[in-house]
Amino acid sequence: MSESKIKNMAEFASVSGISRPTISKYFNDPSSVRATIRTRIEAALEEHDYRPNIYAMNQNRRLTKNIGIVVPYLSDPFFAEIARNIEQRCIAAGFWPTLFSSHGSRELECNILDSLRSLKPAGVLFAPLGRASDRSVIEKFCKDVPTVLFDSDLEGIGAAFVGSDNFSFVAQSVEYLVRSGAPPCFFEMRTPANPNANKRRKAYISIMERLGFEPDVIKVDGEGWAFEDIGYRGAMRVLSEDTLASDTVLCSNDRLAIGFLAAAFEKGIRVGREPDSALRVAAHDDHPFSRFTCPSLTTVAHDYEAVSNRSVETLFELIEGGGRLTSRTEKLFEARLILRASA
Amino acid sequence: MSESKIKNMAEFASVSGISRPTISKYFNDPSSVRATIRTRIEAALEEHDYRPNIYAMNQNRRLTKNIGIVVPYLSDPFFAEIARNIEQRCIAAGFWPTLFSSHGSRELECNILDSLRSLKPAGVLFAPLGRASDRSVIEKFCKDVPTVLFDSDLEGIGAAFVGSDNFSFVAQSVEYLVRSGAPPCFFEMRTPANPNANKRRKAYISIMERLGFEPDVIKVDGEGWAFEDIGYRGAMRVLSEDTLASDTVLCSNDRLAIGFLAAAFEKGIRVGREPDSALRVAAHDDHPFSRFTCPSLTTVAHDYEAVSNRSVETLFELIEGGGRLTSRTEKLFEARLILRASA
DNA sequence: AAAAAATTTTAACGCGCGTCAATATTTTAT
DNA sequence: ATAAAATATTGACGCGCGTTAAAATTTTTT
Repeated sequence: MSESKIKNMAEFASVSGISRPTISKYFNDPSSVRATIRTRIEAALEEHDYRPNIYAMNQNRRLTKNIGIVVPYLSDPFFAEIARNIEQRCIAAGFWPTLFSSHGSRELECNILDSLRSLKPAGVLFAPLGRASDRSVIEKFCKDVPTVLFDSDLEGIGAAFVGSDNFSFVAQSVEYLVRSGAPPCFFEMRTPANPNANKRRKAYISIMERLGFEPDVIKVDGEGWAFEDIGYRGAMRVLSEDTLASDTVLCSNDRLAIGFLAAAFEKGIRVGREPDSALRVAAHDDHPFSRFTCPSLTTVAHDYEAVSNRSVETLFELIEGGGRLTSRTEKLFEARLILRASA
Repeated sequence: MSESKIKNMAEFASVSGISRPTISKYFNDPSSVRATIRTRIEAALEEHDYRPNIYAMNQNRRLTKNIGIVVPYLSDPFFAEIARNIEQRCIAAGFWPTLFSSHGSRELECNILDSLRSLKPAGVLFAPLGRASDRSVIEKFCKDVPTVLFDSDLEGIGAAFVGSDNFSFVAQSVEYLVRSGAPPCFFEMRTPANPNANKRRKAYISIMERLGFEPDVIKVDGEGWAFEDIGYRGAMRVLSEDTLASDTVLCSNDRLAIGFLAAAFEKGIRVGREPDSALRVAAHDDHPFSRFTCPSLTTVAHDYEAVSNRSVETLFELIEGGGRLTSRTEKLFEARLILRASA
């Protein structure tokens, strides 16, 4: 590699013997120049280690190659995993993804959208906070920036939604619990942050009724995103007061169940599907840690791959369509039951 | 707010009645203009909703207001938490942080540094992969970009290092275990990804010797960042073969311990500090989930706050010092014993 | 081999803002 | 009130690249 540092495109054009507009064209889309030219450019690139100034590049372009990824809570490994997946697909497609976390805060979520605007992204993949989101701010944002919502839906907002079918989660868990033992009660937060929680509760009630059982929803107090702690405290209370009407507990999500299991353990209550167990516990999400709970958690898994894959594909279609799709689509993926030891 | 969209600084200057260079100065540092001017600008800003084009801003500036944050593995909530902390401090100081995760991959880590270069960041906060890192690439990067390493040190690289004192972790755990029961064996990965693991092993050995006990290091197989699984498998083997020489196990980190505890539970081995327990288990890091293991995990906590705080402060000093500090500093924070139920 | 089509080159402008020098104005000190 | 210091304005250039129109070249078709 040559030692002389090349400081701009004109200089690189002259050392490579190709005109600047063609070089510019190449960097926008390498396949848009003739093969012979392309190989010459790439040879020169090997030699001279030049890279365009991204700020100058993006200044005039109406649309950048940036993609914003926004998740509500990155300290939750579930979102970290899905973000990783999405990120890599974007990179593979030649985009420049940037990851943001709202950290559970409405204000931060708004700030992020604000920053995102200045980034002039080609598109945004956005998992909103849910109940805490500022609908009007997000609605406005989605009008200006091509946005695909994922994980949790805000009805009517964004060009498309991709997520998991909450009904399918609950159908599988409830049906399994019923046929392998007894109908479950449903353990959840009183005021869940996420709209999926509401859909799961409704699904629980309707499935129980369809099967001819009385739904039994247990709501525990707690705000924010410290779900394990909320589950733990709620379970400690319920288990201390011995108010559980059922020996089968279906938690709205795995993180609550992690707390629930910790409480049960502390109380010396055996959880599992063996005959000598006092309680069965199941949940939804297949959180990365739910393999390592004690006992390991029976749960229902998202199709991570499918959700992230489809989200990204939908965004790409949206981008290629100039920011518009014919109509707002909602794609829900089926969930998959994961049998482990807890139920 | 006025409806007319302002499209550049000149236009905003004219509607606000202030000259463009002064507006420019304001955006670079609001405190650099006179108070009267500042309030007039801010009033106009309320009215007209103008924001400078960040690409044009950064194009000519030698140094941007960007700060890169690089962590080795974002799906580990430990890093997610510390990243969140650092991120917010940077924002508070008027910088624009961007978060990257190497996802445990050497190649990705190199790519990130590459991307970071084009961002022309004012500084970078970098937690390297460790053993898997490409030292020469990182060394080169740190020569060009003001960088503070945190969490895991690469000796001699970067302007400074901020982390936790591994010796202090192990001193506290070993001394506690000894005085409350028996000297522990040390449970770790055979080829740990992270240099902290090596320091912890060495600390364990030296502390045990100082106390007059025979060190006993148990190395389990496994590569990568799936520590819980590695701990689980390793523990299953050790517990099945019944080769533990000690009834007290000190895991190198909490994530291994999470796997270890899952294995012990599955084996029906009681863990805890009660007399009827067969095993005591402790570890290091105070991982966000270690409160919810069964039993809850006795561990030694990082001073999160101090580490992230000092990392950021050091980077700011570095930036203000024009990218150079008088000498490479290494700051290690003491750890804090957290007594829970497992030991 | 000539004509038609596709691509590249040349030349030049614009983008939005940083920055600078000279000048004008405001603030602070005397 | 006046002088000195600090700050703002005017006017202008440059940054690196996107983009365009017209001319030149290469490739493909016939």
